[in-house]
Amino acid sequence: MTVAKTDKSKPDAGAARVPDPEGTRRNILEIASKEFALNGLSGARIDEIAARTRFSKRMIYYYFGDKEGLYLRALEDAYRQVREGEAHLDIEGLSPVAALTRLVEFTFDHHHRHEEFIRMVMIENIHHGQYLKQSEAIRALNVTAIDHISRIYSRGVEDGIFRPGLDPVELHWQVSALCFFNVSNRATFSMIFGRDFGAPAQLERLKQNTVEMMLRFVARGEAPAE
Amino acid sequence: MTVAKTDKSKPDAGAARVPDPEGTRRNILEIASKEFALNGLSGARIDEIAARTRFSKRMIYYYFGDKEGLYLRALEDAYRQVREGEAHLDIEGLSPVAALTRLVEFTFDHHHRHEEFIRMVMIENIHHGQYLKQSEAIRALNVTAIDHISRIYSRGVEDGIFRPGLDPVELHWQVSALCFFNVSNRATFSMIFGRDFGAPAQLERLKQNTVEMMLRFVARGEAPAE
DNA sequence: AATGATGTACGAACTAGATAGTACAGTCAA
DNA sequence: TTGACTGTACTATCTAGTTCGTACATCATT
Repeated sequence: MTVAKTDKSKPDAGAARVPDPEGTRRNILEIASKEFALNGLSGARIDEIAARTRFSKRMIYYYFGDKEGLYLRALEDAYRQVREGEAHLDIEGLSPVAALTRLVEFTFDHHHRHEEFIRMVMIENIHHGQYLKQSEAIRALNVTAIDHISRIYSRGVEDGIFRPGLDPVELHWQVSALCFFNVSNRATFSMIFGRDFGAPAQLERLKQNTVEMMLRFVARGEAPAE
Repeated sequence: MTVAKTDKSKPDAGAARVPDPEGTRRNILEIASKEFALNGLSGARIDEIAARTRFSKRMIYYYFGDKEGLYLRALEDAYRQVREGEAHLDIEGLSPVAALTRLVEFTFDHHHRHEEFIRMVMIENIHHGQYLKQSEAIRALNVTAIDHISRIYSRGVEDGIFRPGLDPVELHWQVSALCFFNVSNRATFSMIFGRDFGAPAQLERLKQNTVEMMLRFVARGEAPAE
């Protein structure tokens, strides 16, 4: 009694006649990414993903092998998208302080705009990074991630404005922590403190705090002591 | 034909004869907490939990209703344990700087020691905090979480050592972010940068960085500008 | 003390439905 | 005709939750 079937006498409302493997893959991957980001690896349902695509479940297995293969591709895609976005950051010609400020603000906003990516990373960490470990592609993508902050910091030290002896990877770690947490733990944090940490004014404060934390951390001079 | 019955002539290898509801609950909850922390809500298997307890699956449903009920209790238990641990922090009599230092170091170590808790919070955030929302118990537990940092900061401002105008909840947010991220994202971060962020020496550096970030952030004076 | 009734604590086996994955029969362009 | 691509209709298995039942303690009644 299959009522709502796609009518095969028609060319399926448009361009289904021309084989378009790449488009098929992309469509599946897009839907799958949302499902995985929302429900996790074990929580996502292949049938649900298939239902939301323009294709049948069969296609998922044809192109991605199995559920874990699909997840891995979704994870890779998330990293790739975000890393590509980061390429648009332009800090050449800025002073070290201005550059670091822009880098932190950008990272904060970028993470905020890419909640799906944050959730994928959370999920992957729940799995102890076991899928990331399989992905040569992701590691290759990320080696350049600290280039920006590394260069900014070096220039700041040369200019005598930043203190020497700090580790760019650790600086990146700190920026990441503050920007990531803002998205990843907003739900529980907001509930516990009865305050919406996603409100624009609050976000702006958190962002400025983050900038200031980093600027103060790299600044010359000693931390306060007794 | 029930072969493997508990032999009623013997006291079942110990103390199974005395009914012990509280012990049963505790045993189930302990195992369940580990399973949920390891695999998430949808990833955890009731059968697996049951197999690891000294009891049958029937008991889980007898005491906890359903899978979500069990998860909720595990979540509450995680928060309770961690909050109880925090009560042991003694900072009375210390100067604001020393007190803040100790608070941050303690928080860093405490999070590090309670990975299971961190994972439960990650998982709960994946679920948008929808179970935490149901738990009056957890919210009641957490209202006192910022008392320490709030008092330290006030004293520091009074002493003229910390700058005024900061929000204790935001300070707590920053400490949490840095300490939480260290545990939650260690897997992916370590892989991407090919460096073990769980190594003792590295942890020590991250901890000192975190202390220094907080001390510099609350210190008097301006952040560096152009 | 013996008997029976009741409630708590627990287990074995089962069920209904969900879910990942597949067999097979195509379609369509070159 | 070939081979890449796609849909339909499955299946095997897994999984949350249930049914039915037992063992034992307590308490009231005789």
